[in-house]
Parts: sequence; structure tokens; C-alpha cells
Amino acid sequence: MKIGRAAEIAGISVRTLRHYDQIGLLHPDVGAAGYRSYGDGEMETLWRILFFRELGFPLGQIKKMLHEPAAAQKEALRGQRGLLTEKKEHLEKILTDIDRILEKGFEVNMVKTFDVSALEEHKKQYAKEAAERYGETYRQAQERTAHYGQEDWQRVMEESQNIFDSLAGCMQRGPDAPETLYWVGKWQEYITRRFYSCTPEILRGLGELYVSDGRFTRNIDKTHPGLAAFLKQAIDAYCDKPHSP
Amino acid sequence: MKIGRAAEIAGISVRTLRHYDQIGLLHPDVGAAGYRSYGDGEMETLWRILFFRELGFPLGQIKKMLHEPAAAQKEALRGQRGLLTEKKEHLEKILTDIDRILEKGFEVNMVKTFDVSALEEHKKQYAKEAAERYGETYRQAQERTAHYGQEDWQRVMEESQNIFDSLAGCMQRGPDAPETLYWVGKWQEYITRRFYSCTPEILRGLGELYVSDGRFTRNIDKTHPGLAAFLKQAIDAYCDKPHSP
DNA sequence: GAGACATTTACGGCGCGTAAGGGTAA
DNA sequence: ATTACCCTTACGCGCCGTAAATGTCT
Repeated sequence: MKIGRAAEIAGISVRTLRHYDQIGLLHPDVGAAGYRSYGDGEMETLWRILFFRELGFPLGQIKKMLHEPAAAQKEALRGQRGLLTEKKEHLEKILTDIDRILEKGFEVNMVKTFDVSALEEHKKQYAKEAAERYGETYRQAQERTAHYGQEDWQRVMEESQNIFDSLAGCMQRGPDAPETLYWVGKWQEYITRRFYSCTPEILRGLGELYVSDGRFTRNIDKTHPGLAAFLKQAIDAYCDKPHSP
Repeated sequence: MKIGRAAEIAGISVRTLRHYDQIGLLHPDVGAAGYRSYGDGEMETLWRILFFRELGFPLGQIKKMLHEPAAAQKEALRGQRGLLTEKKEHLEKILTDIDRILEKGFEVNMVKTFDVSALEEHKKQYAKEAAERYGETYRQAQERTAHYGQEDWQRVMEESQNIFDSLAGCMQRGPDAPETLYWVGKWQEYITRRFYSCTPEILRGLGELYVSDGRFTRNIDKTHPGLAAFLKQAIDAYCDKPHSP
């Protein structure tokens, strides 16, 4: 079978078949004139290649998987499942953002500053069980913010801006200065009042997020460059002191 | 502000900023020495660029959107929402496939041959309301196949293979030969018995899917090249005759 | 003059689509 | 000789990471 017919049967393009030959994914027999020839064996392999491709595997990995036993392939499937799940969750988060913007206006985007959902995401890398503990907190925030109107968001953001301004004013005093710690307390109180019960543990998680996740860092550093890093240190200092509730 | 500092504050790489300059997305001022200089205005623009980037917009589109009014931007957001929703649904479908394979084994993949969920997907392009009508059918199939074990699937696939073999044998007689129509009827009956009530309308939809969606075409043409196209014609002939139930 | 910054040019990676230019089979 | 295939080579897309070679500020 020549390449055109093989492509037609497989429902893919000739270019694709040549590409697979080039990257060593599927080498057909080659006749005297240089024509590629696909037999039953090649079509069977091609079939499996396209099968994995539909499941979202990159071609490089398919190349490795082809000659592995079924058990190893299932293992790869589990890995793939994890990857795709992450992608899906990421998309869901973006979709939530878009919906919120369409409903409440562009300004509401600052919500990210206290978004625990990203906290789950981040924590997964360190402690897997931690991820689920924030589920309830997340729902709490979702419920409460659902009732907020445009004006509420306006106020919410003013408040956070005030605290950030104050914290920025403390940056020379150091992250463990009494005044700094006072404003960290205010921040914790603000989140608790406006969104969800912000425990020291969650607060610490948010602090880490502020420096490790660009989206948060940007939001905080926007008006006061360097504040995110400072705030993280201040939060750590605050949580290490015995006076947190 | 020089490029390094700007990148640091924005939480992105220097390379990214230069890239944005190169593609005309964000032109900073340039000093005598060729150094790029980012002022408040540029940082504000950059901020908005990154905002849209987080929402999954391609840079090219961001470039256009930047100078549009908020209303047009919201319109773009709605479009983006649609795109991302499709991507998400695609991922969900793959995830379903993977789960089914992990549970029932690789062989079950042939299920696609009568997967109405893809039918929804396809119909969307032609008639939007049609999409929802298949929701119930889909759930029906989900429920019934949930109880199938490995052996059940074995039999299910043997049955479909038999019908396909018979249909392939009819290919010379033409798509409207009595024998062909008989086996089309068998196919409809088979789907109804095994998965969901297959109305002529759904059957017709499946027929179109067999030639328009590569995944289906491949599954059918695998053993009998050309059968997919033939089956579509036969289904059309069958549904045009008054003898369908 | 050393070191930390800045500059430019350019390849690579993914999965092919899409020419451009030319050989082969029936 | 035409037509319908086949071949190779190579650019392009999207978004930068990662050199490499060189200039500028303090």
C-alpha cells in the first residue's frame, strides 16, 4: 500500500505519515523508487499511534510507549490522566474568572489576592492531603462573594489597597516590626471578614503563594514593588509569634 | 525603569519583554544607548497585557484588544469563553475515555462507533438546539454500559464486527440494495438493544459522523476500507425509505 | 577596570500545513 | 505524453528559553 492510500484509510494526511517517518515514529518499507510502502504491520502500528494521539499524548512519548507492555501503557495513561486533569482544572479556573468579570466588571479581577483555589493548586506539590482541606474554605468564599455587587467589590478593593499601602509604609521597619505585624493582623482579619475564616495556616499558605505564583506577585507588587516578598516574610514572622489567635 | 527591573516587578522574564517589543505588543521608550525604558504608562499597558494573557488569549489578539473599548473587550471575553469551554469539554471527553480504558481494558475503545456524545459535538456546528436533545440519549448509554463487564464488551464488539463484515460484503451491490438496507436495519437494532433508542434521526447523525469525524472513520475503515463512506450512504437510503419504524 | 546590567541575532521545540521543485508509475 | 501519484527540502506558526557575542553604566 502506498502512502496516499494508507493516509486515506487512516483518515490522516500524507504529510503526517511522512512526518512520522521522519521522527522515527513509524518507518514503512521503502521500495526501489523511494516510495514508502505500508503493510498490515505498519497499519496496525499506525492505528495504535493514532489511538494514543487521540488521548492527548505527545508523539515523543508515543514513540517510547509503543513497545512497552500493556501494564506500562496503563501506567502512562494514569500519568496522562493527571496531566489532563490539571489542564482541565486550569481551564475551569479561567472560565470562572471570565464569568466573574462578565458579571461584575473588569475591576473585580483583584480577587486573586486572596483566592484559596490557587492555594490548593500550589499546595498539591508539597502535601497532597492539604489540597482537599481547602475545599470547604473555597466554597465559603464562593458563597459569600456571590452576593457582592459592584459597589461591594469597590469597597473590598479599597480596603485591601489601604492595608497594602500601610504595609508598604512599614517596609523600612522590617518584617517583624510591631507595626508591620499589626497590619498583617489587619490583613488576616480583613480576609476573614470578607471571604473566609483565615487561619494562621491558610495565611502562611497565602504568604508563600504571594512570592511563588506570578499572578499574585504581580497583583501585590503592582502598586508597591517588593511588597509581595516583604509581606511573605511578615506573615511568617506573624505566624511564628505566639499572639496569633 | 530599565528592562530588568520592569521584568522583576511584572514577574516575567526579560526575554518576554523584548519579545513583546519585537512583535509590536509593547514598545517602550528607547534611550541613547539603546536601552529600553519602561515608565508608568508602559507598566500599565503591560499589566493589561498580562491580564489578558492569563485569561488564555493569544498575544496577537491581545494586541488588537488593547485599544478597544471595554464593551468590545467583553465581547472578546465571551468569544474566549466559548473557545475555552470547547477545549474543556474536549479534555473531559478524553478523560472519560481514559477512565473507561483503565477500568475495562484497552479493547473497549471501539465504543466510539456509537458514541452520541461526539454527535452532540458535531451537530453544534449545524443546529445549536440539536445539541441538547442528545443529552438524554447520552445518559441512557452511560447508564446501560456502566453495568457491562469485560465479557459483555467482548460480545458487544463481536456483534458490531459481524454487522460490519456483512455490510462490507454488500459494498458491490450498492448502498440502496435490499440486502444492504437489511443490515443497516440490523445496525440500528443493535445500537438500540445495546446502548440507546436509536431513532432514524440519530442514525442519520451517526452516518454523517462516520465520514466527518476521523476517529469514527478510522474505527470503521480499519477492517474494511471505504466502509464508513458506504455506510453513510446506506444509512441515508435507509432513512429515506418509508419502511423505517 | 571589574561586574552587573543592557543590546542584538538566532536556534529549538510541537505537529504538522503548505508551497516549491522534481521524479515515477500506468 | 499526460495524469496522478510519489519524493525531498524548507518555511511558518505561538511563545518564549537559552545561548553567544558584544556594548554600557557605576
